[in-house]
Amino acid sequence: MAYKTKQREQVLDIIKNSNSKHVTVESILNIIRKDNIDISRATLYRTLDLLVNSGALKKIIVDEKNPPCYQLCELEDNDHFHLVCEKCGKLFHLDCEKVGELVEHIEEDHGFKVNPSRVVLYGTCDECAKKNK
Amino acid sequence: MAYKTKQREQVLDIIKNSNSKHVTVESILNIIRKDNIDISRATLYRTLDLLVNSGALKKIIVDEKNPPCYQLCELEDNDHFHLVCEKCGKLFHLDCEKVGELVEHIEEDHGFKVNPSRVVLYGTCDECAKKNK
DNA sequence: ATAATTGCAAACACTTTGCACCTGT
DNA sequence: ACAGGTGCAAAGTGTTTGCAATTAT
Repeated sequence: MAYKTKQREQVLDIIKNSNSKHVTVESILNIIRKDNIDISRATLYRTLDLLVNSGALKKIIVDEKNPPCYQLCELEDNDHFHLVCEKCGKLFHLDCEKVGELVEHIEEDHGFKVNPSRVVLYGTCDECAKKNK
Repeated sequence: MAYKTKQREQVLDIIKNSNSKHVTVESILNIIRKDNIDISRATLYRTLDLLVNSGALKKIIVDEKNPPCYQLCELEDNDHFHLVCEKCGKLFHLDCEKVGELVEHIEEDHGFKVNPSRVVLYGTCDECAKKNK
């Protein structure tokens, strides 16, 4: 039901080839224009949504003044959350059985089915915490 | 240099008297209209900025689809977290000690200090889950 | 054949701003 | 008197949407 299109492949390629932590809609559009790729703004937005919902991409909301960034997450087991450092922007994987337990608990006792692949916990990583004192 | 005005007092009052966890620009405007208070949208935005910058208020960015919530800083209500339904976009709040436990565990055992006010768990709410089958 | 995807431009939601008028000090 | 605040309507920003044309299956 989901077709494989030139545009979708190219968007993923662009993100994969960018080693920046701050891939934004604008930065992708810049590459699109520079390389004469044929993808409209609307398609880009739609594709990013798709990738985020499929768990291939993480949408990182830095703060509401700055547009969101997108980061690749190699898709794998679903039972892990991501951590993003608010200071340095780095993305970490949290492999922890407690995540699964919490997800289960919330589903059973609070009637809400958490989708771990979309969850991003923001905070401060070790390194940045050390730096700042 | 900052004048004390009727409008600023009233905005603070409204927020103080609201026991909701999700005070938003819209919810404040509703009260303003209901009580026939004389504050314009522009002033409300300006006042909220002021209160946030002065440290009286905390702006909570749940996600970019939902407008931000405002919380009095003195309340220190760090013990509730947010759930956002991916289907309907609705925002729920979750009072659950297990989330706090996870946050603590992540700090102690994974060396990452989660910012509790930014914990947002995405998934599917009860209502949407029922609808889709 | 037909279901999904695309580009375009228009619509959107939320927020900010310029300016003339008003208010607090 | 004058720095600061207000309301209005207009502009801004980033994103979404309706629709006819196009493309993947």
